[in-house]
Amino acid sequence: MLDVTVYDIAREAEVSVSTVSRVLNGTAPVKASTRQKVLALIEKYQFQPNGLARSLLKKVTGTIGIVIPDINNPFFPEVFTGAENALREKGYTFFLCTTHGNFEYESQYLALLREKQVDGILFLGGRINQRHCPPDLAQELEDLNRRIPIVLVNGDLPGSSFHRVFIDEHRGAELATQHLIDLGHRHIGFIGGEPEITATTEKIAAFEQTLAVNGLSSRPEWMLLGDFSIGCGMRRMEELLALPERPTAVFCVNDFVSVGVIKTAFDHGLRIPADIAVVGFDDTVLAASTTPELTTISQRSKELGETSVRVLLQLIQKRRVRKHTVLEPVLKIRRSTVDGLNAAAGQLSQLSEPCG
Amino acid sequence: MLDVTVYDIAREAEVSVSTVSRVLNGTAPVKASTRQKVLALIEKYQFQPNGLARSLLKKVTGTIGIVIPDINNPFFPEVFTGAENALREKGYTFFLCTTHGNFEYESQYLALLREKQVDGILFLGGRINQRHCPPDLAQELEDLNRRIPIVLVNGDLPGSSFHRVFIDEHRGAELATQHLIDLGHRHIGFIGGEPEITATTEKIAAFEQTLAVNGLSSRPEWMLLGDFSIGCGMRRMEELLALPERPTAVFCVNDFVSVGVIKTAFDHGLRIPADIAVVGFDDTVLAASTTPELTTISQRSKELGETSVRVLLQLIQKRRVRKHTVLEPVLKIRRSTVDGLNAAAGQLSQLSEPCG
DNA sequence: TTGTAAGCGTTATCAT
DNA sequence: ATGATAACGCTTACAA
Repeated sequence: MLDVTVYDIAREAEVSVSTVSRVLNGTAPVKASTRQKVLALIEKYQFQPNGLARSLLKKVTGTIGIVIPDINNPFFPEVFTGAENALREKGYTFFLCTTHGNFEYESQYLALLREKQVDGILFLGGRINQRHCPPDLAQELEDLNRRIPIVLVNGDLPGSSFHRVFIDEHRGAELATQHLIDLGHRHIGFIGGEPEITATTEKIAAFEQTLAVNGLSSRPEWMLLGDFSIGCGMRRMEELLALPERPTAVFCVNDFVSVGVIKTAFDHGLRIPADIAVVGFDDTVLAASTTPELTTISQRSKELGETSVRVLLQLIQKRRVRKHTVLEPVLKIRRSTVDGLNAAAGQLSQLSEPCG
Repeated sequence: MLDVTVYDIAREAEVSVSTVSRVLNGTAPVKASTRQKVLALIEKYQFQPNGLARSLLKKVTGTIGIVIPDINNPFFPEVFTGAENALREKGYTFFLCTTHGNFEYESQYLALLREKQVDGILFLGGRINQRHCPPDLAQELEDLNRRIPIVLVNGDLPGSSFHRVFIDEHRGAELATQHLIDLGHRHIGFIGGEPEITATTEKIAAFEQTLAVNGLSSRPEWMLLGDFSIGCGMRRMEELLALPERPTAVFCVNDFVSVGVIKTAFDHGLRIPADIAVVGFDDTVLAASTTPELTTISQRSKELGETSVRVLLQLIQKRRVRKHTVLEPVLKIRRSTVDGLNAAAGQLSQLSEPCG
């Protein structure tokens, strides 16, 4: 009752297994009457062909691995959503592997994904955002890519030839910085981000370059790195506020850090943006949760996921795809930089849907 | 080079495939010299056994399906994290299926998970939170449970005998309500939640019961349902504030709704908690992101994930497990209900880790 | 239109 | 300690 196979169906229908297989896959004409007989039995036993056996034969599993560093950062679930939306109707299914940026976990999961014979892999974070990725880890991924199609999302590996899909982070940081400058700010700080991660260094480079283009420059004591957490934003903001001279605006490495910055500013009785303006990065749901809402750079996370998985699909089907796909970031202006902005006029349309 | 099998290894090592299998699995003694020879070839070709073939034979895939309604609600990633942490070292891998509460997607994914021969399924949201689940959908899950171990997380199906792991939501809502009453509130509203979802009705029942126990009662015009989004919180709060009489506190169905409520209160120049106190539910990262931080009920999401997956593992190993595992919710008091609370004294220890 | 048999890449059961 | 060989459950030539 529990483990029905094509043989069981075939026997009871008094046909051969090939016939059962044919009605299952519509791969060749079957007499209507026998088809009915088989179909009835499939229904009766709720028969479902074993995907392992099929995949073993066809060398295709309809399965994709997604490797991400942190599922608790809302950015990644959004990317996942985009990926899933793009491939849902094709019947693909996803192994979600979260690595916490731990290289060991990454390697472990990559091996597991290979063993499970995934058709392709989307790789985010971890070693591909490292300023100096250990050569053996880069090599590991290269080797794997010779067997399984891999798309690097928002990352890169030096001297490699992976297919990549990414947001132009440099441009994003430029947009953020220029926005603050356009608002009249001349003294701007930078908060958050691990110094060995390219997501940090890219932004800093663009930040300083944009300042320079506008005849301004950064101040070392206002460059307060750390990590990508709320707690980091809080702590660094405390430090910033303790300085004899303060900037009038800060650009944060991501939305999480921005939340911490806003929180601490509030605790010190500062008004945002009047006393200090704040810009974030990612445009996650957190940006819509703060008071005031956060001006930030959208990474178009869902589109990023969709696009990445489409590229991967092309690769799986051995079609030609361009190596690099770049998405343009978008500046989302909200009330953490522009006072008196009409809430309804903000880019919060997502929040304006009817609710039951 | 790309598709090496045990046969290839065996041939080149001049041994039989069984010997290769033996060194692979350590399932029987092998002469040291031949083991070395085989190992060298495995290394040389970076051979990795095909999991499909192995699973086909062993009838175990080391794979678990997790069905959730919405990965963009931080609660679910937290549950996922707990599940993954508990099973990572055992080499399990997870199919993440997000259904958007769409019953069709649910059925589709359930079929796929069966086809992929997952060892077990964690089911959250959707049909198991329905006040009136369509019988055929309940039946579908029951049927599947006869073939694959399933654990219902934070949900139930009437007249069924699934294994379940859940938070005592009734108790949670009671804690929240009593907290407000203890603070002196006598006029309390309820905001958010779809009326056909048990996550809503359970809370409302506990809310009204707790009011009654304290000699209070709810007011129909202050019971403003809807859905579980920020936008809903915003809109319902607008409506509430437009009433001639307002409550002094509101209990929201979840953190998302709370965020909207706080946002709108702020826009109306109200101070929280002085003018209106707010309590949420879930204790997601959003609760730590609002200003002021949100008093909320912790569902102990990570533990929930861990526990669920442990129960599932017992089921997979055909061990006896108690049918129901209940977790006690925890009230997290923050500044959206208690003014002047020292931030450092709050339950935000998670934010206080050093940051590089 | 249908059946037979080989093969997918393993592991397990026998022998030897 | 090692080797043949039969499964596992399916699809697909090739025959009939």
